[in-house]
Amino acid sequence: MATIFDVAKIAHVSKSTVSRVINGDPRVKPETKRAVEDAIAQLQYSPSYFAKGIRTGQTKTIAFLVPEYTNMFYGEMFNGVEDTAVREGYMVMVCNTGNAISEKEYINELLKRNIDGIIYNTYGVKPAMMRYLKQISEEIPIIFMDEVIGKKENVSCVYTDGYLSTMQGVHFLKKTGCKKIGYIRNMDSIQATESRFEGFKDGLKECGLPYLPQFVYQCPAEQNTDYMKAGIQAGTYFASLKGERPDALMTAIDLLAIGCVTALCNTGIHVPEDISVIGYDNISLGELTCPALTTIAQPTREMGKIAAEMLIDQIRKGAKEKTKKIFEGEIIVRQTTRQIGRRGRM
Amino acid sequence: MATIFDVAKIAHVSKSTVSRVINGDPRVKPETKRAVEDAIAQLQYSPSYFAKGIRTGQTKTIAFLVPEYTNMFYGEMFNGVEDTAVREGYMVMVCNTGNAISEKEYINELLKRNIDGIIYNTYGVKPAMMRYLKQISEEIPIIFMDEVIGKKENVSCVYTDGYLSTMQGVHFLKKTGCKKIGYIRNMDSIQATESRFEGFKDGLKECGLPYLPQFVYQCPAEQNTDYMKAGIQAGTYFASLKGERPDALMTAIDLLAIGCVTALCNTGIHVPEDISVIGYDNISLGELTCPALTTIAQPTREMGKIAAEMLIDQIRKGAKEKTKKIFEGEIIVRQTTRQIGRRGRM
DNA sequence: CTGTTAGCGCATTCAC
DNA sequence: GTGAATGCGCTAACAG
Repeated sequence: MATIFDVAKIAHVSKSTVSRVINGDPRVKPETKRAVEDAIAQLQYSPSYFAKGIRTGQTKTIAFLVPEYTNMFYGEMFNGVEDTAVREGYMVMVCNTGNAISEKEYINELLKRNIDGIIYNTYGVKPAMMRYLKQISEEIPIIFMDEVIGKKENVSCVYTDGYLSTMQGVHFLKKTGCKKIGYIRNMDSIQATESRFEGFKDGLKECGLPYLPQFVYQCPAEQNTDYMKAGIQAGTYFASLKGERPDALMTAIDLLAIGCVTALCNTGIHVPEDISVIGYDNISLGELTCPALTTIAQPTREMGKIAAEMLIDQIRKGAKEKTKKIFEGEIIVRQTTRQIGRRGRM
Repeated sequence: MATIFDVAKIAHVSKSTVSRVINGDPRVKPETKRAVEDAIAQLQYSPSYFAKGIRTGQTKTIAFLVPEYTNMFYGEMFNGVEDTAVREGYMVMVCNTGNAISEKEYINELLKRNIDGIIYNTYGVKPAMMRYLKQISEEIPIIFMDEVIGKKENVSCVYTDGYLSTMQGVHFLKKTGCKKIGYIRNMDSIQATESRFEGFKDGLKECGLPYLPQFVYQCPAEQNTDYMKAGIQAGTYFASLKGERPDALMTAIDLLAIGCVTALCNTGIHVPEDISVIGYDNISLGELTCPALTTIAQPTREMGKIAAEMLIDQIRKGAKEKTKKIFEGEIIVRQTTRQIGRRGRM
C-alpha cells in the first residue's frame, strides 16, 4: 500500500502538499496539483482511513440498527439508506440488536469504531436506554425511526404517522359497511406500533363506531417473535367467538393480518365477506397471499433514503438541531376488504 | 474520550503496561494488572480502533456482499453471519452491490476502510472480476458463497450442492410417478444457479427419463429482476403448449416456481394433479402460498454462520489455505407435488 | 515483569 | 504557495 509519502516523493513535493490536494485546498498551484494527481493515479494511492480518522475523528461509516432483520420491512428501508449513503461516500454497518449481544453493548462497539452516525430502529426503548441514547446523540447524530419516541422527545426522526393512517383505515372500513371493527394488537414488548392502536380507538370515535374490548386481541409476548403464528392464534380466537363476531379487523402489522386471514379461512370464515382484514406495512408477501391483503403502506424505502440524507447532512454540518420528517401512510386496497358500496354475502 | 495515557497516569504505570493488559499479555504482575483494570473501569476507557488499526492493520470489521438485498434469502443468511461475527467481536458492513455503485467500486471503498475479510455473494462474476477478487484474496480472506465459483476455483467457499439436490429432486418426482419433467431456468445473467440445471439434466439420465428441450424454459433477462413475473411468464408458456405438456416442473428458485404455479392455476391447470412443481431455496413465502410449495431447502442461516466462522478463523490465523464447506439440500414436501405411491387425477 | 523509544499515515499548525 | 515539524493513540521492539 502506497502512503502519502510515496506520492510526495514521486511528485517532488512534500507530504503537506499532497494532503492539501487530497482535501481540496484551493491554494495549490494548478501544475503542482496536476503533478500530485498524476502521482496518485500512478501509485493507485488512496489515503488510509485509520490515519485520517485518527486526526479527523471521522470514518465515513454509519450504522443502521434494527431490532430484527428477518423482517423484510427493514430490508426495504436498508435499500434506501444504503443507496444514498454509498452515493455520499458512506458505508453502512447493519446491526441486528436482537441477536448475540445487547443493544447497549452493540452501540458501544459501534462507538469504539468511531462511526459517524446512527439510524436507529427499535421496537421500544426503556427510559434508561433513552437517556443513554440522548447522551450519545450529543456526540454523534442519531435518527430515530420511531413514532413513539419521535413524538415525545426532542430528537431527529423520520416515521410514518401510524396514528393518522390507522384512523383513516377505520374511516375506510366504515365506508365499506363495517360496523363492528376489532383490532389485533402487537405483543406488548413492542411499543413502536402502539400509536396505531391509539389511532384505531380515536378513529372509532370519529366514525361514531363502538369500541368493543372483546374484539381487541393482544398478542402474547414470545421468545421468538413469530408474527405469523401470533396472527393465526388471533384468528383462531376470533373464529372461536360464540355469538357475535367483528365484521372487520385491523392489525398492528401485516404478518399478524396474514396469519389471521389464514386461520379464519381454515375455520370456514370468509374474508372479506364475513370479516374484512386490514394489515399494516405493505410487505411484499401481502400481494401474494390469497386473498391478497389490503393494507396500509409506509414509503419504507423513501424513509430510509430521507433518514440517510438527514443523518449525513447533520454529520457534515456538525449541527445539533433536530429535524423531523413525518410521512403519511397509504391504504392499498386489495382483496381482504369489501368494495365500497357493495354488500358482503348474506 | 480517555486515552491510554490517562489510564497509565492513574494506574501509575506506563502506556506499554496498559497496552499489555488490554491485549492479554500474560507477563504482567497480577496486582499491576488489577490497578490498570481499575483505572480502565474508572475512566470507561476503550482503545481507539483507529490508533489500534494503524498499527495492527485490523479493524475487527467484515463485509457481507449481496447482489440484491430485498431477497429474503440473504436476510436469513445475514442473521447467521452477524450472530457469530458479533459474538467474536466483529462488526459487519452490509453491501448491496446492486445499488448505487459498482461492485468493484464498492470493494475499493471497503478496502480503504481496511476491513478484515469479505463474505461474497454473487449472481455471477465475469472473468476480469474474478481475477480481481483472487488478487484481493491474497490480501484479505474472502469466502465465496457460490457453487459455480467454488467448484471451479481454488477459493474458500460455502454453498449448498445445487447439482446434487436437484438430481435428488428428479428422483423424487420419478417416485411420485412423473415421467415428462421440465425445467425453468433462471435468467442467464444469473450464473449462480446454473449447476442446478446441470443436476437436473444428469438426474434425468440417472432416472432413465428423457430430456425434452421444449420443456425447458429460460427466463429472459430483465432490468429489474422480478422473479415472480418471470415465473408467471414461464407458467403461461407451459400452459400454452399445444399437445403434450410436462407432468412436472423443476425451477431454479422458489419465486419462479410460485409465479409458475399461479399462472398454471389461473389457466385451469391443476397443481399438482396435472403438473407437479418443485422450487428451490425454501423462502418463507413458499409455505404460505396456496397450494404450499414443495421445494429444496438450503440451510441458509447455518451457511452464514459457517461462513463467518471460516472467515474469522482465516483472519486470525492469517492462513492462506482455502477451505470448502458444502451443504446438502433437503426436499421439503408440501402441496405442489403428488404423494409417493398415489396417482394423480385421471 | 516493566518503562523507554520509535514509528504507523496523516492533518495541521507554523514558518518561509 | 509550499515545506518542516509536531502529535493523534496505539503497538512493538528494545532495554533494563
